[in-house]
Amino acid sequence: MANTRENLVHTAMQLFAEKGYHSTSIADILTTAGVNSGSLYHFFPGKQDLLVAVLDAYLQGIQEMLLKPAWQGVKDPVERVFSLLSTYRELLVSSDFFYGCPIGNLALELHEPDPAVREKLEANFTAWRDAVAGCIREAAVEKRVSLDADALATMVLAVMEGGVMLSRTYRDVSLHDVTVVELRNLFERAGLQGVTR
Amino acid sequence: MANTRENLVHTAMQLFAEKGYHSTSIADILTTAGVNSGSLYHFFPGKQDLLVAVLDAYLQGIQEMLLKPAWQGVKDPVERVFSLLSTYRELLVSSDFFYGCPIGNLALELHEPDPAVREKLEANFTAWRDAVAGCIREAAVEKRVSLDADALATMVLAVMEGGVMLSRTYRDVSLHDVTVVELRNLFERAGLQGVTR
DNA sequence: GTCTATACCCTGATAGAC
DNA sequence: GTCTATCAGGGTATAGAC
Repeated sequence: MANTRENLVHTAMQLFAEKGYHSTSIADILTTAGVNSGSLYHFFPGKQDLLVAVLDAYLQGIQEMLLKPAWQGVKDPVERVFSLLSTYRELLVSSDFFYGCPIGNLALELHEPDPAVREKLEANFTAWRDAVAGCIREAAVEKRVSLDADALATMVLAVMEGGVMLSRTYRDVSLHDVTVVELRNLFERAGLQGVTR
Repeated sequence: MANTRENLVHTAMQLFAEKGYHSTSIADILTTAGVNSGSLYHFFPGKQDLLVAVLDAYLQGIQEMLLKPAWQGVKDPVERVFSLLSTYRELLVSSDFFYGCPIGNLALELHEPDPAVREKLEANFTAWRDAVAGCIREAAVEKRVSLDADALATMVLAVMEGGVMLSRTYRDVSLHDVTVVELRNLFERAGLQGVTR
């Protein structure tokens, strides 16, 4: 592997998403990445520092890894929001409810995260909310309505996280779908989409 | 302690809520409960069976431990829903964002729960949704509106879980509050409460 | 049902040659 | 930067007397 550090971060990102932070051992990461213990501890003081690097990779990659694919071919700002939600739906279904939101998983697994970790979790949520708020603001201008875009974007994230949690637990995508329908109702009430949609 | 089994379940309930499942060791539980290893393994084959018993205790106690206190002195069915949400708000604030929803925490910490565990998580969510759906149905009759009470109750749970996740991560109750305001908007749109509230 | 002692494994992390 | 070997501690679970 050309870049050992990137290899470790990428491998840990995958394993943390699959099994969670505590259930992923250093040995797991080392064997999966094909890297030796000494190399990992050359780059990272400890496991938690690797976690911070993983959360930073999510943050740096939100545009290319998440938003760009989700918004491919979608121009309407409101539909971009719902296209983002569809990405999580697709992830749930195609993985047979194995994958959910990796950030949300970590946010609830780590009950008292170190400040560095908590700040990276927060930064990821903020980047997501800001992206959605941007869509909402754009739509509000188009539709000539006045609203609190940040508040609605926070609601979108909360609904996504809650809906994914429920669908994963029930192993049934309909719970996610129900929350999206209710969210559409909320967008309609805000004047962001037509009643006939 | 009169009842060792109950003592263990109660202690584990507390510790799982505080630290999560993986971060709570058997030794933690034993010393906190003041019980010896042999006693625990007399009642439970292993740690996971204790978890199932904990989830069952939540399920059995939802009326007395959660709903009854939350609905104390609240008659209006719509306000009962929001009073339930206030309970979680109070928990967040009074614990300085240490406690959230114990069921939601476990649902996301355990990525591939054993069927017995997953079913108990699901049962807890279902009991919660059913309680809220009951309120919504009652309100719908009063207000003479037609709606899908189960769908709206699912939305309420998703919003609560997502809102609690965000407020805990940001250590800021305003994110939870924002989602509750948006939920009120949704209830208003459904004809369940007046526009002036 | 409860007690003590302990087996046995896996954990994160380190040492030091290369 | 990478390698092998290994440590010290904590993890779940068990054994067997009482």
